[in-house]
Amino acid sequence: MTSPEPKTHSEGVYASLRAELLGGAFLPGSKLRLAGLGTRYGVSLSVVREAMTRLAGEGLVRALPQRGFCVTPLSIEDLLDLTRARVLIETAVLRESISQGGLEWESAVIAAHHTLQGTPYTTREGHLGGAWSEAHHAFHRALLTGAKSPRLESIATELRDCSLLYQHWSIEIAGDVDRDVAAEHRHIADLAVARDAEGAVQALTEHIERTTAALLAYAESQTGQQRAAGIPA
Amino acid sequence: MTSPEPKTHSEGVYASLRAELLGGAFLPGSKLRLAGLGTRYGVSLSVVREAMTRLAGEGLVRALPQRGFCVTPLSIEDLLDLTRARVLIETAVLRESISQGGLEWESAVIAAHHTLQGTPYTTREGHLGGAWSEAHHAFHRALLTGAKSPRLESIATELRDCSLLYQHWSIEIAGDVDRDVAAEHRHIADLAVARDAEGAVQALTEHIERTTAALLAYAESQTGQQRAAGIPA
DNA sequence: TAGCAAGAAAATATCGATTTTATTTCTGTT
DNA sequence: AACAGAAATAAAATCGATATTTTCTTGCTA
Repeated sequence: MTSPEPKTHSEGVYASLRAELLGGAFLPGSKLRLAGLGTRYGVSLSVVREAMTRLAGEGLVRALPQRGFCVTPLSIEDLLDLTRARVLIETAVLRESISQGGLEWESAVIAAHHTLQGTPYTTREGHLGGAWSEAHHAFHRALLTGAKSPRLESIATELRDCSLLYQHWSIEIAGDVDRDVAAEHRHIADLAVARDAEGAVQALTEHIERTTAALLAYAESQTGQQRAAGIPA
Repeated sequence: MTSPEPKTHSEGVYASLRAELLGGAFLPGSKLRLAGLGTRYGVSLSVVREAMTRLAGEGLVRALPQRGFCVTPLSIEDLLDLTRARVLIETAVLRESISQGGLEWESAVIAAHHTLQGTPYTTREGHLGGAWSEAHHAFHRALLTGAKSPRLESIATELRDCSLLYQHWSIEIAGDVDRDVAAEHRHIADLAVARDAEGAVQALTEHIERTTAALLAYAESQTGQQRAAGIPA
């Protein structure tokens, strides 16, 4: 369900690029050539440039003065910082949600969880399904809507999107297998709806940190084989 | 102390526009004409447009598809949300800072506070001094550096910058007078360095909320006279 | 062969102009 | 006089081209 027709060309290219980035279509750290993307989307450089500038503001790409743009490079240091920020902020907002969310919030959480539960985790090829990704995103977002704070929600969402850059490679590459992710989600949803703030926060924290741990384990095992595009030291 | 010479034209215009916005040079909600700014800075539209796009990402201006950009309009609703987000995040980061900051952090806080203390609050005309503004910013930033988290710091800073849009009008117009702001800062600094997390968080919370309260009181007194441009008369 | 320098090629940043969209002004009608 | 619609104006979005800067290539020197 994409927006019907983006008012402006720039908006469309921005949305497409964003989806590609979050879908892991580009290697982290790789250079994004404006001219190439321009012809690819059938638009002028200005349009691509504007989209890039927006993406840079969100931290999904990086602007290198006089040298264009590249996909935000991954690093263990940043992964740890990002995880820490996410845990701090998402748990704080979840607490707010649990204490201030009403019946509509409970319903939204249960609905989002049900949708997530019914969406296949991976496609037959073992790749991350786009539908699941969307449902996952919606579930985590629903958890935070009880706080009724647009600012906090969007900050949390932005951080989550950044970590999606990592998670994609984690799941595709590290094969983060021995986890029952569905159970984790159910646990979080149950505790949240039951208004068990401490329990829910604990569960969410573990949920977030588990993915980080899996990726770290993978990075550890790869020491020495790192390339510029990947998990550089 | 501005950066010597921005590599790119865009960077320079961005920085200038940003400073003007935070200095309250434009009325909130007012339209920003690209052509006008272009000739004003002696650059092409593309350059202004890129700067605007960046500022929109930070929330200082708003992009209206097919209608250009305007200074982010002020609203009581958003002020309350912003304040809430700031309190939640800044206090959480301050806690981290206090628990993890080392001696360098303590020193930085003390130094920043000393600088702030020695900088005049307002100019002779009663306007907010640019130097004080800078020192104030540096002080609050120093408080958070102990957490050693670039992401959290930049999120907190971004939120503070947004609220600067409000604070400017609060101080200039509402004449937020019967406060001993210097004492508030000293109190926060003392408690932070003394590692009294709860006390420091409490003091910081009151510090943030006091400005909001002053602006709200002003807005209240103006009920009925608000126009589309925002709170200011 | 390694290192460096000059030139060639490619890519970016910026510009000026065109196209498209929004806004205002002007008309004719009720 | 108030309103709806149409032309005129103004503004934004996009384009294609130019000027700079970076990057790559090549050839020379030690």
